[in-house]
This record gives sequence, C-alpha cells and structure tokens, in this order.
Amino acid sequence: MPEPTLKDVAALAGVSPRTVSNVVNGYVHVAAATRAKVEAAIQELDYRPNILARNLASGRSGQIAVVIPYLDTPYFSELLQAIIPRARHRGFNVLIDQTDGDPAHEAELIRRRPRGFAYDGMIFSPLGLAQADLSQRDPDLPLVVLGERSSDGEFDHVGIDDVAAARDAVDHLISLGHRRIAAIGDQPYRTGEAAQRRTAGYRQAHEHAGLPVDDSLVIVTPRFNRVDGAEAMGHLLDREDPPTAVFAYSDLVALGAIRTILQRGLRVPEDVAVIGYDDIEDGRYNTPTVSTIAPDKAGIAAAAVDRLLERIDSGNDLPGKEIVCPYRLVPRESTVGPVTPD
Amino acid sequence: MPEPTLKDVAALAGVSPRTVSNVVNGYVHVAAATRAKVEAAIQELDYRPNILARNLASGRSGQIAVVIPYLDTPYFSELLQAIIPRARHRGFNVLIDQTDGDPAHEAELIRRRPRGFAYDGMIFSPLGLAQADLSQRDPDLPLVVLGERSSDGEFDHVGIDDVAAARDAVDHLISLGHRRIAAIGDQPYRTGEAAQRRTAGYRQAHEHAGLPVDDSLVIVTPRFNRVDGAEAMGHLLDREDPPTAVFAYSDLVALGAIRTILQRGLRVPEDVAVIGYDDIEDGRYNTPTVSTIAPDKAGIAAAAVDRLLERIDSGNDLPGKEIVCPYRLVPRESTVGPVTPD
DNA sequence: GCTGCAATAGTGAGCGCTAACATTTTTTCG
DNA sequence: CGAAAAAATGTTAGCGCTCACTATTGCAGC
Repeated sequence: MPEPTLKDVAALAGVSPRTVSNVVNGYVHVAAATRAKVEAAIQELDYRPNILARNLASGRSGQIAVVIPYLDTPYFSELLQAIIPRARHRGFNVLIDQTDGDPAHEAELIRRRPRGFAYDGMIFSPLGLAQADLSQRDPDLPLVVLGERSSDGEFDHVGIDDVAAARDAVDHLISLGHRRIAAIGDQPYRTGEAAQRRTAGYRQAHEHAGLPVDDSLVIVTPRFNRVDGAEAMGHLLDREDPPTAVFAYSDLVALGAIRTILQRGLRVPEDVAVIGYDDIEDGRYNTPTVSTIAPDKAGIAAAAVDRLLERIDSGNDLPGKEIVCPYRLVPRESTVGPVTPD
Repeated sequence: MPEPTLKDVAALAGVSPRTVSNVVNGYVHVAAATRAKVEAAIQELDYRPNILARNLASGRSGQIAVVIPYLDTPYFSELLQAIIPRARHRGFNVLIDQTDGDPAHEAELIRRRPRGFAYDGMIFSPLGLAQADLSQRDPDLPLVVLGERSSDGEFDHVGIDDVAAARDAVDHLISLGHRRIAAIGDQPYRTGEAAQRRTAGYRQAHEHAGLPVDDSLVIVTPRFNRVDGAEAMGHLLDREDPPTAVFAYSDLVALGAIRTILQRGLRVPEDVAVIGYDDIEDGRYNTPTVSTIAPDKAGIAAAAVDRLLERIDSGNDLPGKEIVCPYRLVPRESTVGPVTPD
C-alpha cells in the first residue's frame, strides 16, 4: 500500500487538505475540535508528510550547509556538535562539507551552488581563502562566515575578538613573570589572516607591558596541528636562549609543544609554560591540562545558526552584520601548575 | 529575475522539455546535434536543475544517512571520510547523524523515518543496540549495517572477520614470545557483542597455541577510548605479575595504555608490547607507532555505499547479504620495536 | 517501395504539498 | 442589534521536474 497523503488524511477527517496542512505545520488559527479530529486521522493512517513535496511547494529544502576545513580537527568537530542541535531545533538539517582548506574548492562552494545539493544557506569557515576572495561569492546564497576576520559589513560574520584574546593569553604569561615568550603558529602570507591576528595580539601584549618583541621567537607553521607544534618547540629548545613560555596558536599546537618539552626531560610549566587556543577536549584531559583561550563555541554556533535562518527568512536582503562572541581565558596546569581541588 | 527552468531551456533550444531532461540526465538516445543545441542553451541561461523538483518527481532525495555513534572518534571519522566521496561519486549526498551510542536514539532511527529528514537509505553503525534490536526496524528503509556482528541474512551487513582479526593480533604477540597477554576492552553484556568477538579471538589464539587463559587479564572497559586504556593499564601494572603484552580492543585504548606504561618509566615494547585495533592516524604518528589490526576502511566504505545504492535501486527487495572485507595485521614499533627504514 | 524496428523527440499527467485567494462562521463593539 | 473585523476553513493553481505513452523519423531487409 502506498504511503498515505495529506489528502487521505483530509478525507478521513472530513476537512480540507488546507486544514490538515495547518495542523501539521502548527498554524495557530485552527479550532481545537478540528485539530483533534485531524490528529486522530493522522494517527490512524500513520501519516507522515512527504518532505520532498513540501520542499518543492515551499521552495525550501530545510537544510543548511556547514563548510569547514577539517571534520576531524577537534575545534571544528566541537563547533559542529554545537551547530547541529541548534539547527535541528530550528527545524533544519545540517549538511557537512569538508574542504581540506583547498582554496579552489572553497571558492567554488560560495561562487555557485553545486549541482545536486539542496540547501537554503551556508555557514562557512574559510581556511584557504583570504578576506578578499569572499567578495566573489554568489550574492543569492544566504551566507554566514565564521572565524577570524572581519566582514567590513559585506556579509554576516560570527567570531571572537582574536586580537584581544591573543593579547589576553600573552598578558597571562607576562603576569606570571615570563619575559621571553615564543609564539608558535604565525602565517605571514595572504591566507594567514587568522594567524596574523594572533601575532598582532602577541605584539600588543608586549607593547602594553613595555617588553621588546624578539621576532625570532615568532615561529611560522604551515598548519595548526600537533606535529607543527612539536617541531617548532624542538627548534626553540635547540636555541641557546630558549623561551620560558609559549603562546601556541591552537591547543593542538600547544599539545605538540608540551610533548616535545616533556620528551626533553623538561617540566611544564616550571621550565616552559604553555598556553593554547580553542579549548578543545584533549587539552582538558591532557597531563598537564592545557591553559587556553576558550571561545564560546555554543554562543558562536547559536549566533551563526540564528543569523543564517533570519537571513533565509528575510529572503536574504539583510545588511551584513558583525557578531562578536565572548571568550574566556582559562588558566590550567600548563601555565600555573597543578591546582589542588578543594 | 527568477531562476531559469527546464522549460526555458527547452524554449530557447527549440526542443521539448523532455529532451532537455534527457540531456541533463545523460540519457543515451539524444542526437549529437540536439545535445549540443541544448547544452548551448543551458550555458546561455546558466541553467541548473531544481533539485527539489527533481526529488519530488523522481521520488528520490539523492541523500543517504550515515548513522555513527561518534563523529569525532578517529575510526568513525576516517570511515566517514571514505564513505562521503564514494557516495558523492555515485551522485548521493551524505547526511550524518551522531547517536552517542544512545540505544533509544538508535532504535528510533531505524524504526521510523524521522520527520523532516529526507534520505533514501541508511548506513548504520550501531553501538547501543544489540543484534536482536535490529530486527525491530522499518522494513521499508533500505539499510546497510556496519560493524561487528553478523546479519544472519536478515539485512545487509559489511564488516571484517573480527574474531579472526583478534586472533591474528594475539597470535602476533604469542609469536613474539609473549605468554602473559592482557586484553583490554571486554564488554560482557548485551550490547557488547563487538568486544565479545575480540575476546573470542583472544581465547582462540591462546587455545591454538596451547596456552591457558588467565581470565583476570581480560579487562572490562565501558568504552574504547584513551582514558579507559590508560586506567586499565594502570591496574594491570599494579599487579604483582603484570602482563608482558597487551591486546587493546581499539587504537585509542592502545594509545592510553602506552601512555601509562611510559609514564611508569617502562618501555614499549621492551617491557610491555601493545597491539591495537582500527589503524587510526594517531597510532601511525605516535611514539612509538602502534601495531594494529587495519580494517580495509576504503573497502568497507565502498562496499557499504555500493550495496546500499544497489538496494535502493532495486526497490529494497533484495535478500540480506553478508559482506566480509579484508583486514591486515600491521606490526609497528609498539610490538616489534623501532624499524630502521632502508 | 514497403514493412518493421531502432533511434529520437514530443505530450501531458502527475509527484504531494503550500499558499494565495475566496468563503463562511464567529467575535467584537459602538 | 448590525457592521466590520477576526477566525476558521475551503478551493485551487502551481512548484519544476520525471516518466509512461505517443509520434515521428531513418534505414535495413526483402
């Protein structure tokens, strides 16, 4: 037997299809008695609306795309874990697309809706694309950009104040008495805007404290992962004048750096203090636990989803909006040492 | 201006909508000249088919759901990385659903297509559900089950021979001279079928070698992660007669165990040899690198996707099929020590 | 030259729902 | 108490595509 349709329900309940549709979609102006009648019919037939038909009729797919560089990088997977329930709650399903940071792929995704995919809007966390590349986008695609850049009002953007966060991280190290502080993760090239903001914060913290910046302590890494952190830390420790503290541009970098420090028989934080960025779960369970900048991931996810749906509802004719979410500095063992819990 | 439709293209090309549809969908019987004409019109109008309309007309969503317990567990994320391109290549988009192993959620997903989601079939990797629970499924949902169980011909199942794989892992340790071998990860309860298969392999290997099994060396853990591995290893090392080798039921467990061993000042593999299961990337880059059972993830992904699409195409009236994929034993440093590359 | 079968193209009926518009019933209030 | 506003429901035309069914053409075989 074929699936029951809305018409079947209407016939059984003795009302019009329109009324059934109203009930199914929670429209307000339905008399209680009518609603009960319709719901009984729905129960009896085990009716479920055909989503495909609804999509065509409404012109909506009920899906949003979330485009991130890496699915298995903790920061992104944790962010995704926050985005999905938020979207679900609002009646939208999430399509995930991983770009590997490939600039061509990223550019293509915002330039033109790919064939065979149905989504009503996109949350996009670019990696291989510079600020400027984002203007070449499909103006009809409702878009919210995540991450470290500013939108200049051209599009919606959700993120934290990275420069301030980086400055806070380095301030924390300075306040602990450190004077030779390395930075691991700079990317002084076109698409390294995120890294450059952290470097800017690093410099600001030094300036505020009246400390000189030793440029040789700012280490460039191609990515923000464990291996990069471990290698960079190795080079730093090979120097005659190694730093006493490290600001790592991600928790993964921090974890890699800590591992190298420990492998050399040195202690964290006694010999070298380390602070990371992102507040990923691995850092919270590491030995030592990793001090970090904790962006409000739930807040970012909620803001991004809500803004995107607002934009979709509006027919995509809203001006670009800059949404700045809070972050917290979370001191843990890797900077302040073991804390005895009460 | 509204999006161009198939009709617009047909008008411009001077053919019928049907012919345009044929061209778009790569139907064979289209004269080359006609095809060229239509393609030119498509180009000119920048036409893209409306997926929503196609879905309704064809009764297909072009999407499949992949249901896994955890998105950020390396084994699953790596498997997903293999499934997605395979499905894409075949013209299907992948919807990801994470269950956290929640039995109720898992049961619900296979019992009844949730409202608001469109997919034509499901690849399902159950965690909180026992074999028996799978029979309570929606018979109309094209389903392929992944992981460690057998289907008994009731549904399609793709996996490796876990009992044999576990046996091989333990054989490997035995062949290296180990006689006291622990197993970390047993789950002797209803939903622990996967773990129980590995324990069976562990026992078989002992039997074949004529070794007695010391049941106190079979450690139960609630999950297969680093923390569980680290804790279990701690208990084992606290014993008066610690094992000289460990078969960990996942690479994460192995990584946790290795960490505990190293923290105690012992060496791997000289003091304790460790072999894992899954062949995740973390294990390949760990120090020491982790010996493991490497399931053919690409093969599993391909088999699962292909079988599911076959089932969808057939209208879901295929008998259940058991697909067994190959695996490899990969000896690395954690059992055989450093290997000098040529 | 005629039949018959491929190859090629056209016609039109939906797919099951939404939503604009229309209609009827109920409520509000001077 | 009657007019107007609000609530409740009905009517119906699509949404843009696919696909079963038809109609036309080309050409081999006799």
